[in-house]
Amino acid sequence: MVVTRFAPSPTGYLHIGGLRTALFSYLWARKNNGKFLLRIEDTDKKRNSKEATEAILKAFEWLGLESDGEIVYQSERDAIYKKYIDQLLAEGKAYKCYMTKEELDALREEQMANKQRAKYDGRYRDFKGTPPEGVEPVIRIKAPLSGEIVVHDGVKGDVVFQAEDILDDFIIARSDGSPTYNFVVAVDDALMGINEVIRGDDHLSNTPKQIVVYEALGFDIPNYYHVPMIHNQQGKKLSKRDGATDVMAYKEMGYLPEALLNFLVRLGWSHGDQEIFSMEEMKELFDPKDINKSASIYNTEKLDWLNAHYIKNTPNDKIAELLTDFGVMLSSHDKKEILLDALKERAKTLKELANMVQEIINEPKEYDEKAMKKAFKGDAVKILELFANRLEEAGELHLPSEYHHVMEQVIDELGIGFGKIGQPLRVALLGKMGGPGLDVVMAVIGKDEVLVRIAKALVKKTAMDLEA
RNA sequence: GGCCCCUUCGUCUAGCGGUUAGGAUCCAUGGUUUUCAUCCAUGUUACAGGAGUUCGAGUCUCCUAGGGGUCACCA
Repeated sequence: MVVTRFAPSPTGYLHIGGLRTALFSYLWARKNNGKFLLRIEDTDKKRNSKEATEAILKAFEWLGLESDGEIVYQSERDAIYKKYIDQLLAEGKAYKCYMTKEELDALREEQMANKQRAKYDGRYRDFKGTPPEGVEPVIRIKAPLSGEIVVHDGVKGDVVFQAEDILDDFIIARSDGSPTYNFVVAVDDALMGINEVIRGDDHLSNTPKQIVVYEALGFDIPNYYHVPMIHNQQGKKLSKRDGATDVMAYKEMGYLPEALLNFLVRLGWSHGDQEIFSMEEMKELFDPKDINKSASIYNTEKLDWLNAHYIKNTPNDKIAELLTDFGVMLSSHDKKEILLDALKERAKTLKELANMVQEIINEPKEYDEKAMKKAFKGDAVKILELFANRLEEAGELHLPSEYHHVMEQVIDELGIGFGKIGQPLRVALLGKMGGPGLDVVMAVIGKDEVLVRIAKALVKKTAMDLEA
């Protein structure tokens, strides 16, 4: 069975890069009817917070990424780590090192001065004497100091490291007894049964260390897939300072989960020329062998396009429900269907859509001057007055087609083109040029409101003429 | 600096030795529309450079350049 995981450290919100690796891991588990586990790496008490953990969980919930089984918290697993550290100590695969931090720093400085690689010198590796007084030791693992370590990576291929270049007896437990990252990751992944590790390629150079731990403990090494970074516009690793990397910020900006997920799945992964993927398709088609090797630059142009696509294809009831987050209450509006059918084709985000709804439902706060001047040339006033009359005579009107009919009536009567009535009417109703079909607008706001808005616009027109 | 990874249109990418180097987005133009948007059509733009291997190289090898990542008692 395929078991994958996402293992964030809760130092802040869930960001785009983390979400993408989480998505990849999730999809791969689902495709194989496996498990997708969540582990919170909260061993650094100074930097972690409960709020951050909750923020990550909330983002997962918004996006519909469900993890399997209990969430594992590293902070609750000290006893487990201690057991394995003691085991390594007992087997002579790890040892206590009494070098102080100061001594270590001094060694490092000396090595740097000699242009050597900073590397622990192994002075306590085979230490048999009496340990110095008053020094709490760290625990170091005996790492191979020569030979090759090969990471078999499903994305990058076999990556060969020379032990002497990159390894030393690295610390697996600090002087206060707490275990370090590369140790706990390996232990937890092994104990949780994770056999497919999909993570950012910034971890590629940690992998040999984790393999050392696996081997010391006799665990099976998982398959690795190191996915390339997402870069910012400057070409550097995307970080929290880059802005708009908080996943939940996309919810507030009016993006749909489907769009964000579709956008992210295509960043660094592809399936031929296909651009649109439903969640079902992603689960069916995702395969880490199709992950590309090179980093991609974060650019949301395509996200807008995808979001517009998904808005168009979301049922109106659902859209109406989502719009409540943006201050628009449409659920009981009797012309909801007509309005949303017309508007959802034109919005890139729910936020934009909400604004468009407001601009129709509420009468214009102001009239665009240029539009007024342009639209009210010639006989516009007379045309509008006639239209208002015909509208009043028309009796009950409901459908856009019925309003359209009245407009046609006026056109025929006066022998004019559609534009002659359309332009001034548009400005009268909406205060500007642009926007959805006027028949739709009128059907949504109703006849009385149409007449009110025409009257107001005519007053405004008169006022403008007086000023001029 | 050591080690590791990467390099196809501005951006996301297809390509897996033989293609007029494809798609998407963006941008531009045209059509549709009373307007704007949608939609449709058309167009501009790419194999980092250099050597090899081969009848033939974006695809394989090497070198160079550029970019990135990583080197903690952080994760």
